[in-house]
Amino acid sequence: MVPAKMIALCDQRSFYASCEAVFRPDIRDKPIAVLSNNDGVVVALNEYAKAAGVKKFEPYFKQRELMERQGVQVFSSNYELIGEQSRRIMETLRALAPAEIEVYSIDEAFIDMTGLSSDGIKSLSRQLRDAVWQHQRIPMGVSVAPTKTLAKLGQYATKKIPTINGVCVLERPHQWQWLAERVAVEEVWGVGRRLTSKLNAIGVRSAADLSRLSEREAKAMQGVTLVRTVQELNGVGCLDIETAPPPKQQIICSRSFGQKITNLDDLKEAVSFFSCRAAEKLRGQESYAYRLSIWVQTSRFDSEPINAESAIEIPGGSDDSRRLSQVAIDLLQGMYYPGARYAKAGVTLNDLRPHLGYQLDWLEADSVGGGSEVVMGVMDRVNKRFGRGALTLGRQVGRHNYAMQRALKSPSYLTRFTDLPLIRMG
DNA sequence: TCTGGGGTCCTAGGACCC
DNA sequence: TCTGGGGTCCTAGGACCC
Repeated sequence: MVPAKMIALCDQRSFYASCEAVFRPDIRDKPIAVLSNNDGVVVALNEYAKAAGVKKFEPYFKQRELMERQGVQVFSSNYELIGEQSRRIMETLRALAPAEIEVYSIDEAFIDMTGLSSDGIKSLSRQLRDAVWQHQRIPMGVSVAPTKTLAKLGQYATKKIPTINGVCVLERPHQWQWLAERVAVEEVWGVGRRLTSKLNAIGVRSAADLSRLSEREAKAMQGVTLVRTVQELNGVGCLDIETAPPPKQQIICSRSFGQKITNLDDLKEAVSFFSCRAAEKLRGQESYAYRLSIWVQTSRFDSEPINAESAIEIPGGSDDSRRLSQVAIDLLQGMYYPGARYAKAGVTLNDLRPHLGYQLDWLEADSVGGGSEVVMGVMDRVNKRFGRGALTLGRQVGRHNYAMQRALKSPSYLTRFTDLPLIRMG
């Protein structure tokens, strides 16, 4: 008997690294590592690179020598490439899925398989895996279980047990319990480093141990989130498929700079860019922000790091890039220390309220309205059609000293005519 | 003069994810 | 030269008020 609910998780293997191998068949059997923004830390590794001893989330400069010695192929983050690969993979999944899918992250999607027979689930899972390989040449694991957390657990099996060929279906309690006994608690979705050490201290070492934790203990240790995790490990669903993700309660845009910034103009340019990106996301979910905060910081490894933050109300709310950018720049004026070497800045939008049912503030002439919707609508459409950044505020035109370093970026094979891969015949 | 419970709002920091 | 990601949510605890 198949459980009442069955949720599939499709997870692209070593996604960033796999993407780099698609157009480079010559490196498919070599170690590959992909770096974060500004080539700061390693964020993705294929199996060969893991075997060579490269560590995820460790700084690149500390591992560079090891990587060179081991012949690791290193790449900067290529968002143009992986973003397009991701979009195409999700299209492939959508075409085969029985219902609308939940795109959970750039390389993961949940698919509701409720109602299918046991054989139906298995054959669809294999079909999804094969289609993504055939269309996009990205290896993918598919795990299916009654809850999202168990589906996540199933991914562990698709990675570690070669004989199941990347497909794991957990239908019965004894199946997920067998797996849970063999998976360390830190592998469980929602259990991070801090929680792991707390759990280990009371003798909880495996996912199965965690599933036996009482509600009271779970609540005391990590609040409602851990209670949910424990229930989900026992096959009781607490997290539904979200085909239309709920609007965000907070929107952040921040970046580390490609080089240290020491003058106010460059900082303004960066902060203006961050506010506009945040405003774009805000319009994407059809909300207004009633509060904006910005922060600027020097390197946290400095002997006396600076970390300044400041927030302000937006009377009447706004989703207008021009207004939010101006507010952010005004805030920045009072926070800037001449002589500091700024390494990073960010903008956060808070107190977000949906367009529908908002309270119009008739005392605030420049809040919502006044042609703002029209201008922002044009801006968004132009940028959608011609690419992000095609139409920006004058404020953002400058030296771009904050732009990130991507010294080892591969070509944008899928999104630029000049970068199309060439195949030489004969 | 000092003490108390209980509610709301806000924020900094913790913790997690990819 | 000198390097160190980005984004979201939750909650404990403080401030304030009745």
